[in-house]
Amino acid sequence: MNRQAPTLEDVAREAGVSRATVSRVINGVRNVDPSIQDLVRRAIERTGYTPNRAARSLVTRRSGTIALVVSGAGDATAGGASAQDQNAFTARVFADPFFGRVVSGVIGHLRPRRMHPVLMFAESAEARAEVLSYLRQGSADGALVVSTHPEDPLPAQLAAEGLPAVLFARPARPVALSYVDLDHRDGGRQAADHLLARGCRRIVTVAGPLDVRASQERLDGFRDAMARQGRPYVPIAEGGFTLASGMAAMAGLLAEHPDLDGVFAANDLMAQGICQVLREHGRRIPEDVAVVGFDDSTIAVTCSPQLTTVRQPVEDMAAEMARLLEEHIHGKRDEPTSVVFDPELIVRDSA
Amino acid sequence: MNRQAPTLEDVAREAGVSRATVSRVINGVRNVDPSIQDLVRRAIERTGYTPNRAARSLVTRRSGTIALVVSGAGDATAGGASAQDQNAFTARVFADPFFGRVVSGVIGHLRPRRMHPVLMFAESAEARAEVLSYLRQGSADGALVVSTHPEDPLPAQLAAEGLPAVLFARPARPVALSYVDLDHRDGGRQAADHLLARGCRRIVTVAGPLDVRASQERLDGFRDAMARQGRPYVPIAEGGFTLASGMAAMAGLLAEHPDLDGVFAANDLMAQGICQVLREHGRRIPEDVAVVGFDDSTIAVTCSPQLTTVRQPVEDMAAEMARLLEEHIHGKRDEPTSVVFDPELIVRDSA
DNA sequence: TCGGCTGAATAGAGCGCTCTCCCATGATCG
DNA sequence: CGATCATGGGAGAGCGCTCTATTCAGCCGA
Repeated sequence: MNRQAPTLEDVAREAGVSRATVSRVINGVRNVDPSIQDLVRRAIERTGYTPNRAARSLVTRRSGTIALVVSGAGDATAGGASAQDQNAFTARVFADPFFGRVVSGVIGHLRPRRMHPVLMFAESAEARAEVLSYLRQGSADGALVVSTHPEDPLPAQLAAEGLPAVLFARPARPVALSYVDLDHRDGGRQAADHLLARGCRRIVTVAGPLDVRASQERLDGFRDAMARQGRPYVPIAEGGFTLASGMAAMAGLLAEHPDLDGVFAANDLMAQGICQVLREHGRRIPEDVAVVGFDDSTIAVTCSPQLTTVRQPVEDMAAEMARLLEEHIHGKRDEPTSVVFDPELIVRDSA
Repeated sequence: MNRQAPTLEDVAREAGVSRATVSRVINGVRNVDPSIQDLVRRAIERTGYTPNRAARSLVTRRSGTIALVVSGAGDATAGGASAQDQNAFTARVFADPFFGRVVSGVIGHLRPRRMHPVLMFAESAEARAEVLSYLRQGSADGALVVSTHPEDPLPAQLAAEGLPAVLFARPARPVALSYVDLDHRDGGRQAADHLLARGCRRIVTVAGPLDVRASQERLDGFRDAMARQGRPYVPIAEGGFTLASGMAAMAGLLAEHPDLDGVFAANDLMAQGICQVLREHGRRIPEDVAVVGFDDSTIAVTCSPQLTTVRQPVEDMAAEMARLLEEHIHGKRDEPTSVVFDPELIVRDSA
């Protein structure tokens, strides 16, 4: 921006009308004579005018920006997060295709509205304070929060300050914020039913971190369904939703139960690791061992064999988050609400 | 924000000083009597004041936001990008750990400066126009651009409008913008030297898309080094930087050259695919075949065996981009410049 | 013919900040 | 001891926009 950018005033002068009229044409409010509209539009064209967002925000009290926050539970300790902590956190977040799908869904909803997401990582107390301050300043109109830890204090802080926010997944302890979620129990059930229907008899499961509610519910749903079909006991290993943890868990299960013929993994990333370990041990998939994943992330199809998995419609869920947030921001919705999506079993090659 | 947020005026009244003085304390400009500083700070505390970003931007002409743009070459055709296109593009971007590292490096630099990145995908002409308009509006002070395609018109458009921007990697055709890059040729050279020093004699390479300059240069450097050591001919297969393309390329090479004993892959993702294929064909790594990757992304260590790879210091490069952009924005630097980083061979288990 | 009405355009008051002047005070020095 | 000067604080003019209140035509009916 070398030369001064043209302002409303400039356009008004060029068109021979008042500032207010130009503003009305731009925002399409009230009646403006069509011939004058044309005049104004041509003047805008000629001057190359673009409205100044800051000036507009100042009066409308709306920024057209929302914060997309990935938060952890991070140190209450002072001293600030090191760059390494931040790098590690970021790497972990991006390692799972899940986050990319969230971004995609959010952008899909925001884009037609010409809104944009600001990416924020809130892995430390300091970073969390920055998120809060950012919203208070009015730099963003609200927050979409993906918590990676049940003890994450951010949701409660947002609620306490009355800042518009929507969560991905029901928080561990009740908070007066809207959220979208998945019926994880039903997903677990579907996985169990599929493995049993396939004829698997010695089924094991690699669960997610059990302090994460979603993991626990996937497991509960899975076990309930198994029990209902007369299989009260299922060997279980706890993983950390990472590839490496999936491999380790599988190696352990395989050592104790060499005759297993079916595995339910709490996410696709672990399922991928599981497949690798199984193959290293000479098991064919799905002939010797059937594997069902969870998420239907991109790796489900890039993985070999392609994963049979319980689909979590993350993009749709993320878009719904954005939609709810918009309602809260515009005051169309006061009370927190929740939207729960249904999982769907996608049958491919691994089971 | 139920109740009206307190303004500078409120704080000033509370502290019994003028608005200007409060502003001075907050921004730390000029000398303010320490006792008055204290007075003001306490008043800020009491009122819970947070400066309004829009109002500040309006006068400083700075938003404290920068656009982090991932752009493609996308359709010049009208009709708008479909949600599916956007989803696919986003998925592709997130599939490679590379992008996460860029984000991490950028945030690492911005965070201490209390600046924040707005994530934008510019995969279509329409989306590109939105990026331009966003910058013109002053919603962001500048752009960090990661182009995924040599024909991407965005850099030239940014340069033409005089909008501050810094690119990741030298653009295919000259553009008056600063960029950071890697000495890809030297990276290729290091890979060749390492494989030869290991004693490999039948070496092949899986290159990246050859219309991408970085791929071409990695390949050139690799071939030059091989030639210099008396090996003018190296079988080559072209991949697309994806896991699947790496697997396909390797399968092809293996069919034609079953006795190969060394592979240089143009990135780690393909190297991972290559390792999978090699193992499926009963080759031990590194005993039978040595594999060298490129990037040193997170998969280099999560992969099994851990990858020997040419490290590209993406986080540092991204931070440098942010630094350069800052200089351009603050007018500390007028002429475009370039910063080229040196790759480094990281020896692990695969070669 | 004229008051009352309606629809279209304008005037101008802010939104909450920053920053340039300007002034008061007290220290400094010839 | 009065002129000079640094020092710290205040007044107030905008930044570019939106939006309310207002004016001004033009038209209708009585």
